[in-house]
Amino acid sequence: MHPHDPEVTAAITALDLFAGLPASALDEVTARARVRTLGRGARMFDQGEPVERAHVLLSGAIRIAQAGSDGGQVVLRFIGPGEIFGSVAIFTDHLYPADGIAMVGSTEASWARADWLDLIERYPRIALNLITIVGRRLAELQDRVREMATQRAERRIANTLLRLARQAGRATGAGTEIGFPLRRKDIADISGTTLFTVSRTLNDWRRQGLIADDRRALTLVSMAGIGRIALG
Amino acid sequence: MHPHDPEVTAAITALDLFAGLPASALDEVTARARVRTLGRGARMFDQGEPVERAHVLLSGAIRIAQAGSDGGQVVLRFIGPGEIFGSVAIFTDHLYPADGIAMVGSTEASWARADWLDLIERYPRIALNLITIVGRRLAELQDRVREMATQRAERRIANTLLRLARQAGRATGAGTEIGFPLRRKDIADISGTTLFTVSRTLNDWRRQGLIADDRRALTLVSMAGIGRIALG
DNA sequence: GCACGTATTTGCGCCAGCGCAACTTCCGCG
DNA sequence: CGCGGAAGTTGCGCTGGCGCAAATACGTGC
Repeated sequence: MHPHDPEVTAAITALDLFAGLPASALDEVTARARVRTLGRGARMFDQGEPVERAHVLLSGAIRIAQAGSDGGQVVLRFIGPGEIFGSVAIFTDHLYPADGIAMVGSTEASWARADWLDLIERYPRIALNLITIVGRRLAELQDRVREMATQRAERRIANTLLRLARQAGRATGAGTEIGFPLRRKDIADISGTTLFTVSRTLNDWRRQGLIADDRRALTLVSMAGIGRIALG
Repeated sequence: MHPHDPEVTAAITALDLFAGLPASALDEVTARARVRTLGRGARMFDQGEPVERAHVLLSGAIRIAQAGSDGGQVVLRFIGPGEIFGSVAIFTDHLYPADGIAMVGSTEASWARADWLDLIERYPRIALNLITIVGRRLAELQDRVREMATQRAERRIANTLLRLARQAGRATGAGTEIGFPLRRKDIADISGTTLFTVSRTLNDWRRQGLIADDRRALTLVSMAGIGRIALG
């Protein structure tokens, strides 16, 4: 893919990040983008590496996972199409705070740091959009911190699924399908529990008909039912 | 206190948020600020209330605490002098995500939403500073999420104290004193454990000479010792 | 179609740390 | 200086869910 493909141009133009920009600015943004496609399992960037580019996902899915100096690792977020990722550290300590790994074949657009700062300076609207996006993620993380401090594993898993459905849900005949290729381990790492507990919990829910799980996609059959568990 | 007090002007001028602004802009910022002082226990704002102003703390200490629809509550952050608070939601859902409560007598400056947006538009540097500040808090929350998912209570408490020391530490003869009037419950609510566990843990550490605790302030006698616990 | 590696399921044992209650200490206030 | 209420301490019992291991199911590449 190339920045000037009409598909790519359309995708970049539609991003929340560039909402409210004039067409001329969008042209410029598109012209400076680098577009590349990576296969399943490829690393977009590694934790600790200097941040040289700002990234946006055009298609596919990325797992953002942070490892501690001890072994422990957490999934901070899954990134779906249209979302920005690995770009905030440009303004702080200039190091990626986590690994970014393609969960399926994925296409990203990215901008070199200098281009990025230059674009923001000339179109401050981008900065405001960025504050909005980062502010939402901050609020989401605050919710997660509260959940992890006060709720039992089952409720955290329910809240996680609801969040994922909101972020990347697609309505199908059977219910709301989550558009990420999730393993039990992924769900555990983002809900702050173990894959064993996730496995047991999800099996219970499948038996109760709350979810369907054909191993290539997870479908929330009854959002209301899951929501009831999330509330206690 | 009044916006035009030289003390207040100096405090506002020194804020990270307004770093890099020309003197004329700082004058304008100061002129539009509202300054007020609240007593211990007073509420700066309540969770769920619409956000009408952007806030900065000039002196004192604020506890930012979020309550879930169930009973559970967490302290999201303590705010010290010079820090911005309760201002990000202006860009997202316009509702305070948490309560802001004065832990001691405190003075804040604030700006009406319209003034605030107008200032940012005319001085985009403020937006960049804000992204930096919010980005740092995002990284800090990510660390907390990882800790809560992977570490035992003792290590989380150690990490919490180190974070507080970094944020509001003051070197004294006896070590690093944390500049917040912390109760056991506060430490528990921010480390995601109970006040009982905090009490036991802190007593152990006091016996080992790692901390000193005269009930009006907590002093880390040996940051290195606490750091060793934080690392496992 | 087969074989191997990866993901998932399920059983069992165990303990960190939470919940609660009773008691003590301390601080602020009059 | 004394009183009342808030904060802190400590003991005890209990359990959610983590750790590990073994068996099984899946799916991917050859």
